[in-house]
Amino acid sequence: MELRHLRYFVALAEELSFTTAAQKLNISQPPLSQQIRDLEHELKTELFRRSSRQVELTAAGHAFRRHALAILAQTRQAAAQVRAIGQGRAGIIHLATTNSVLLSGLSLAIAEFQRLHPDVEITIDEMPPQEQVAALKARRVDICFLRLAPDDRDLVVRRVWGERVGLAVPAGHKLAGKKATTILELKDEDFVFYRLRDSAFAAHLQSFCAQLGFLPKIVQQVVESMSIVSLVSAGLGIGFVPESVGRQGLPGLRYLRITGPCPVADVHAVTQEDADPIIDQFIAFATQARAG
Amino acid sequence: MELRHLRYFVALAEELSFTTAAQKLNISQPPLSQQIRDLEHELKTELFRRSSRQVELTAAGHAFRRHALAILAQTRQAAAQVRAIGQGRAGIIHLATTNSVLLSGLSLAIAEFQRLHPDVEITIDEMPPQEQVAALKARRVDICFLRLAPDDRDLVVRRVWGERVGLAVPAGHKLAGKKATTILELKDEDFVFYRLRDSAFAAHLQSFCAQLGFLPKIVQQVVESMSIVSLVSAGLGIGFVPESVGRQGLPGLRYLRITGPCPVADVHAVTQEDADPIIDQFIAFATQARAG
DNA sequence: ATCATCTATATGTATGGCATATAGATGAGA
DNA sequence: TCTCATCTATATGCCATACATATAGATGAT
Repeated sequence: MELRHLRYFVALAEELSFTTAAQKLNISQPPLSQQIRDLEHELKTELFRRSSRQVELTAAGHAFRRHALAILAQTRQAAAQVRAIGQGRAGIIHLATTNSVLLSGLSLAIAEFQRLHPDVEITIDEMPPQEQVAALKARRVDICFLRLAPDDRDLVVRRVWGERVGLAVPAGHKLAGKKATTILELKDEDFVFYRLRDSAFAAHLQSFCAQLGFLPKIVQQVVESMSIVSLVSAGLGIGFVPESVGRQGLPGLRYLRITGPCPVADVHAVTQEDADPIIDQFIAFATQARAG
Repeated sequence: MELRHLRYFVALAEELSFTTAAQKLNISQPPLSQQIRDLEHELKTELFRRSSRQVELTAAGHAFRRHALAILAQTRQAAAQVRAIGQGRAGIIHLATTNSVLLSGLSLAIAEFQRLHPDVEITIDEMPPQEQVAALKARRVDICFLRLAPDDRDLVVRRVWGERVGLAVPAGHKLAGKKATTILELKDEDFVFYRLRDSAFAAHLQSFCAQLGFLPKIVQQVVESMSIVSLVSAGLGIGFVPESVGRQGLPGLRYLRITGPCPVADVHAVTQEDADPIIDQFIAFATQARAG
């Protein structure tokens, strides 16, 4: 049995005439008779009572009609859904990211995307950058959003948006009154830092300072950006943070721009090479959403 | 798209290998690749990620797999149900009959048949014989069970079982003490009769008496057998009834067999010529159920 | 580096679905 | 009642396409 048989059967069941049903199907009448005969033969059951004057469904035909309609409807639905997924209009996105990237605009992009594409489900897993890459390679997630991208030939890295790095200082700090500062002014400060063991971004910040001639004095290492601002506001030291994080405005916290040489905190999307269309769709959207 | 594509797709989705899936499908590998390619082309969507080492489902593929399995399952189910209907193992029987035929064994046959064929639904419409035939011709019912069959070339009449006619008399009647009587002894009695206007059976009884040389004196005409026994037990007269009805044993009622010439009350099943298999199935069952 | 193994492509073949032509059946109308 | 119109079934030939065979290309294993 093939879907052709069902299509022909349904047409005939609607028209109750081989001639007109065949016309509707854009075939001639004999092959329609043939196919219906084959179908009945396979089912070992008459589906139509026919004379040269009248065609009508048997009881078995009535039952089969219901099934056939359901099957054809489901095939249409299946095709539509698959096409939607193929075009990135539907699907599931498992994304992994960090708190700080969410804060710096990803949350907004996700919300906007879901409003435009209600058939797309998005799950968010917050996890440290290294775990993100591991989860990506194990295909537990589809996209990572990272500050600094891993160097892996199997993965595709796309810069999604750029962001300046600024400085978080406690309210009582000597720099607290200023609007901006330079990196070199900070060479004797105590720093709350991203944990060097986990974070490529931390290493990036450190090496940036090193290129300018000093090694920041790190008094505390944490994982999350919010932990940095929390500790800074408590007075433990100062900290590099992405602009969007520093602007959050916790009580007891001041944010300073950095003038002159300044590390960047670009956000990158990382995916497998063979990502589904919906994934690329989302990345493209996130990129332009923040730009616009 | 054809069911072939779905079958091939499902096999490949299970095996995740073109080679082994093709073996399972009893085709060679190239046509499998071809058909999958065609399917993907029609859906405008990749369903599998493939290398020469690895085949895996895409997100769209996963979605399509669920649909494909459902569609194929429903196809099997549709075929099974239609075959069941075709073989008379399932379906709906709308039957029309009279109270007296139900009493004379049809109820038992129906109950037994439904126990053997739980997938068969049976509806019973009690109505006068003439209406039965009209309903049958209008296809509102599938079978009529009648005492005396209509003479209609378009209808199929089958004798289902035979039954003697006996005599119902009131308890106080002069015949009440006897076990049996002959027709000719009744020529001066008052009769409660089936309504001649409706009932071919009534006409049959009347003409039977006429052949023996008398016309029964009819004091009352009713439609239902139970009405006859009710009126007889009330003392209005005596009445011809099928044996199964007379044997019911109402208070104030006696049943007498008729010796010598005796009208018969055969029960016939009447159907359209093109009745569904389940109908013939049921008639055959009813015939032999009462015989055995 | 070679081989084994898997999928993709190329090409020929044959099954079967389709069209054309026609027979057979049946109801309508003269 | 006969003829005609109309519908389905059958017969026959053609062609599309699903399949097999052969082979190329790719990739991981030894």
